[in-house]
Amino acid sequence: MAHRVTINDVAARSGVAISSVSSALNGRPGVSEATREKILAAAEELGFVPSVRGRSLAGKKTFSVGLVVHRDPDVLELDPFFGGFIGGIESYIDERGFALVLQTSPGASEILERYRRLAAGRRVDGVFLNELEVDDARVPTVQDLGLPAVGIGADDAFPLPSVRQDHRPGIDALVEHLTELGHTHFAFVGGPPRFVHSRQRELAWRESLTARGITPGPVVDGGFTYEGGIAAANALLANRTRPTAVICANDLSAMGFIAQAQHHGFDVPGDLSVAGYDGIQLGSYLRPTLTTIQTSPNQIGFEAARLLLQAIDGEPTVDVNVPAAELVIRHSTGPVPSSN
Amino acid sequence: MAHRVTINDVAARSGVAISSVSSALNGRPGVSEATREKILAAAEELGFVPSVRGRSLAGKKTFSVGLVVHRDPDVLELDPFFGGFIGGIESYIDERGFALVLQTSPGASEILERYRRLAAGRRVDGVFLNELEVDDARVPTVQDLGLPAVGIGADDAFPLPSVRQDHRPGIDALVEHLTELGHTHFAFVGGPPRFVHSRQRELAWRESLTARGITPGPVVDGGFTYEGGIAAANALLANRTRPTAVICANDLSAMGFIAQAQHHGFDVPGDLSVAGYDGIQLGSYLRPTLTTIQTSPNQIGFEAARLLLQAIDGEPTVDVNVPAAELVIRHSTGPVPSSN
DNA sequence: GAACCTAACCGAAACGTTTCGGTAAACAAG
DNA sequence: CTTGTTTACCGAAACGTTTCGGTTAGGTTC
Repeated sequence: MAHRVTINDVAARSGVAISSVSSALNGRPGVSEATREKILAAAEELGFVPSVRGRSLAGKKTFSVGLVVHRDPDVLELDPFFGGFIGGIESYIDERGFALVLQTSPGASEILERYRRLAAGRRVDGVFLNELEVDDARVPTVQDLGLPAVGIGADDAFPLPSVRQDHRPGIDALVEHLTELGHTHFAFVGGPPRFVHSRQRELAWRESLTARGITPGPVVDGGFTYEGGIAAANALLANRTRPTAVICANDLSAMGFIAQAQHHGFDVPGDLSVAGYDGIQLGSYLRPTLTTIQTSPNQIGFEAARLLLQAIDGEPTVDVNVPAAELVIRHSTGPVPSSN
Repeated sequence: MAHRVTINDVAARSGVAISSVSSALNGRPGVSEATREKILAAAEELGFVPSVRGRSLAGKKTFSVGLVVHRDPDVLELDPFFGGFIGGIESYIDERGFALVLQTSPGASEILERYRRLAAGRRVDGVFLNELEVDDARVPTVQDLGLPAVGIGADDAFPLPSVRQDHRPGIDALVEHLTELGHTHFAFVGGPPRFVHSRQRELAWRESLTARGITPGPVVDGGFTYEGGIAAANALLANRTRPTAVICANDLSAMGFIAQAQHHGFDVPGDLSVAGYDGIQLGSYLRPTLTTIQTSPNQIGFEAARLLLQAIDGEPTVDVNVPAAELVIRHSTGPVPSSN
């Protein structure tokens, strides 16, 4: 295997000191235009690529950022968020020479330990905090460690830089859509209440209804899963005074809900309108196709990466709001059934 | 921010040289049991965590491995393979202090460049080569670079260490299942032929049929996508001599196929049996639930990681075959329709 | 008790960068 | 011509480990 070309080789080749090579390559002042070009030429000829190892030791940076995804059984398989999110992160950090270090955590209990380990060995320069929980334990942890971090979808009082996508306009538009179709009996299939975004979505639903003078109906936890959607359908459709419009906190639970509703003999949207949240591609493949609220994981990832790199560089950051999630009307919602 | 505790602090605290600390912590000989314990205690008290930066420079290793996933629009979102695969990788490398560096590549053309970059800065110690293509350009690339690599699902003649999961038993069982149901007209919805696994699955289908004296029917490219499955259904069901049993190279195209078949008024499995390949969780949520062949991405990831770390350590490797993918009979396959 | 061996431990170099203080040269100001 | 200032460049330290040759102390052997 060919000897790796180092900064010394470039220095020797261009007849200058390595410090000058470093300055030239990093666009720092203190080197004349003539020698800069000479150095760049030498580096080019030798095919010099700076060693991430060397520069991370010297520069106190690892040039990588971390993301911990808690993998219950198959989050990565079924959670559509991560794909786009990771893609968005990549598209920003790549050009800046950063890499994404991904860790999976088997259970909620290990997740803190994962962050600790990433931070302790200074394996990453910063981390993303996704799926924030209420009073999330990761926040004090990264603060203690002095590890730059960016929160995703945080509440207003969040103490770290964060990226948000407003859910209220989408949910409000959805509620408006449904009320225009005549619906007055609304239910909500939420996510686990420990998650901030579970609460946010439910709150938006509640506020949107009360603002229209409609009393919010029952709320059940669908756990963001298909099975949770099934259970929610069982719970909500047993009563005689069942809702005619059901809004689910994510698409997956909406899918389970619809399937189970159909299993019980209900027609969607004939007897019952159901909507999801996320906008996963699969929603357009279902029968009926899924009315949902389209989020922008890609954009969120991009902005989060931008913020995180700013924070790492010690620059001040200002929280960003990506354009609000938008309502996508498809065929799982329709007119309220005539009360017969 | 508290001063980072280094190996020097541990050495000072336990009154020995840093070299002894290094030896003690890495379980190397040359240090008595007594001092080893003293050192371990000191390290524990100080909360010492070796800096990945330092050790990677000195040890000529970065303690990370790379995976490039080509992200067309939303591979990560819809391709169920990666979730389990990444999980499997993690569960092995984590304990060994390795991390996974994930890169996404917008298009097929950039993917080589991505591997080059990972290798050039020696950002990773080795890479996984997934979704192998026929005459894959990555193979000579990593060989030139001297970068350890492990192939996933390679053909027999593959020149690098590799992990395989035999598809033949599953496909053969599926064909047997269908022939027992009376089917004799088989079609295949394949993947892009440039992928090794596309060819493998089609070949297995072909061999299984001919072994039973059945002439393989038409083959169309479903591109591993939902839309491809739709197109395949349009192509295969237009003819009057349509197949009664369709095997798709993955679940997603099978889903598209079924949806479109239903759209054309066919009952699945009444008029037509359709099976997929992969075993994604979603398959059990469909109506009808999807007969498929269950693969083990998690196990493949685990074994691939094991092999890769062996290769990185310069140990000899022996290719591994994880247990073959297994047939899962659900409700998208049924008796051949009585020829009326 | 001299000669030898071995285990335990130490010191310093090495890895490939960045950074910083310093020096020499060129130039301007007086 | 002296003094001061700037610019270009150099040399060496620093980052936190691993590794390796060397030294010491303790124990064997004869």
